[in-house]
Amino acid sequence: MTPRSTALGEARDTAALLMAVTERTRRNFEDVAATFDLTPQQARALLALESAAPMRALADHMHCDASNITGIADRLESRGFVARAARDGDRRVKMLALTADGKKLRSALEAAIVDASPVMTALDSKERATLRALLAKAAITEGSRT
Amino acid sequence: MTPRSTALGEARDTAALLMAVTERTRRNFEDVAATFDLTPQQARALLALESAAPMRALADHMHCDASNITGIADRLESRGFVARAARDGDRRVKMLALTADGKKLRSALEAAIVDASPVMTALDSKERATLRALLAKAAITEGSRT
DNA sequence: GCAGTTACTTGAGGTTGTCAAGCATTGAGG
DNA sequence: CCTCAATGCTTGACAACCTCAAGTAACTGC
Repeated sequence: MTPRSTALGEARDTAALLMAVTERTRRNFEDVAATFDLTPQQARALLALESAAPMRALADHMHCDASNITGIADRLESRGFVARAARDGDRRVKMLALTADGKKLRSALEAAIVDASPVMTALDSKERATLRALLAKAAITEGSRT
Repeated sequence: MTPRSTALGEARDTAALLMAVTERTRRNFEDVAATFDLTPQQARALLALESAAPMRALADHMHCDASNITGIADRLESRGFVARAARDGDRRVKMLALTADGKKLRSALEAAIVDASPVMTALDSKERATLRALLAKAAITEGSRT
């Protein structure tokens, strides 16, 4: 709203814009998740479970305490989207895997998110390519484990 | 991780990348907020209060129920960062305004967020200008009130 | 002045987040 | 083999947020 010509203002404006788009993307995600009667975290978990994974891995991926995953898995399991299974060789580990219903839900969710993304609706193919290059550069830096 | 050459894959990859950067920005925000002993929502509220505003306006800005703001304001007020004040002409309205401490905190918070932003650290000035143009285009579309 | 709306608060109920403690299992060393 | 530390998951306590419904006070329109 108040762009400046100084270098400091430039940096601030870019950051503000990124925050705005981030907010929008986040809200878009929440809205789509709500459409499927999912909380954001439940949706995140579903998306992460494209292939089965130990609960520990999911906790790492979501950057939260393992005890948190117990509850999220409980709620998804009670609705039949996810199942706990043992893993051969280590009886401590519980693998989380999508059920048939869970897989269907996950695909629909993923598609809906892509469709509703502001970037998809506002930018053309060439612009997206440019954006992709910049985002990749910003995304790679340091924080890319998993 | 698995870029494709199809148009559909292209769209999906771009959306995934945007989600990744969004995640990163969000995490960055949470981490910085935690540095100041603030929850993400408390930090958001502080940033929104650059100038005093009625609680209702804050609720609209944060897209949440008004009752939610009561609690957030309570916690910020109990720590001396915010104060409730009456507004002339309408005794229903409570204006939220930053205290001196709150203003100091807000500036420090804002600066820290900009500094730590992945976009600031990974992209140079020219790249940021390109990014800004693309983000602006994505941000403007339809959802720009407030 | 009366009815309806608006601003804020309060309380109930659910999800998420942390931390500390507990249980079972695994793995490494003596 | 046995002990002991580390690991994976669960549970319980507690705080923050979130929504909805209900309540109070104050404004607005008629």
